[in-house]
Amino acid sequence: MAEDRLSPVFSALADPTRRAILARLADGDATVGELAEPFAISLPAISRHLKVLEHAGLITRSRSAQWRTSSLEAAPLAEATAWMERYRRFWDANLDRLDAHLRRVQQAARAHENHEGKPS
Amino acid sequence: MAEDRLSPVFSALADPTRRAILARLADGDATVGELAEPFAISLPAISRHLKVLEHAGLITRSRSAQWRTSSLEAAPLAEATAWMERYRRFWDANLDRLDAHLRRVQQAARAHENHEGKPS
DNA sequence: GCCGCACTTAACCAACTAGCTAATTAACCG
DNA sequence: CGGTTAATTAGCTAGTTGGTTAAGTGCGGC
Repeated sequence: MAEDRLSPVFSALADPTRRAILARLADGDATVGELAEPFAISLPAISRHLKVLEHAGLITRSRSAQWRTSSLEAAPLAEATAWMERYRRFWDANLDRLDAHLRRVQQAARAHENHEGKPS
Repeated sequence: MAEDRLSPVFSALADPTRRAILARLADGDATVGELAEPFAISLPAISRHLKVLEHAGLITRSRSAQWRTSSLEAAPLAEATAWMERYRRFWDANLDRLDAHLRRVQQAARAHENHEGKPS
């Protein structure tokens, strides 16, 4: 699982501070100081959150004089949603009954091919 | 951030084993043993992955005799995608130029209201 | 009633994470 | 050059994660 690009993305999104940073960057690029301002945590902490986001491919960074500006990079989010899309049918109300039906059929098929007395 | 329902979901999805378990459950309910079978890790390890998924609301569990069956629960995935949807415009090719334009405008506005010599 | 199966809990370990303060790098400004 | 500003790196701590093996629980079958 070394070439797994999805895990760092979900892992990055698991932190509320990092999600807030992404939300802020959706309004435009920002420096580390600007990004840190709304939070009650130290600058080094923000700096490392940014490193996590960069490693996940969710931001790119550039320097100009003594300022490092971060830019939102949404491509990994597209991959992440693509993965989740496979489950959309499980929460789409219109397909709920069809879905439940299909799952029951598939389970019956599995239970049939290896009938070991396992529960339905 | 105690009442944050999104973080446990993203955190659960950050592990490839857990994503594989969800993928398996999309084909129908399964017992712990069935879920463990494709992996080279111990049963207790699977058991704890399931606990993480359950805590995130991504599965529900029921017992029947000595078997515990897990069922996929996709509602939290709907919440997670809803959060990501806010960024769809950033990767949708058709909107890329409009988007870049809007961000530039917003940045210009910010730079104007507090002109401290910060970079564009 | 106790044997075995399916699974969980307990106890432990190594690696990682998120936070801190202090020190360092890098660039501009006077 | 020396000081200030912006940010990173270093070194620490505490808590979490993901794995292990060994022991415990709960149920059905002989």
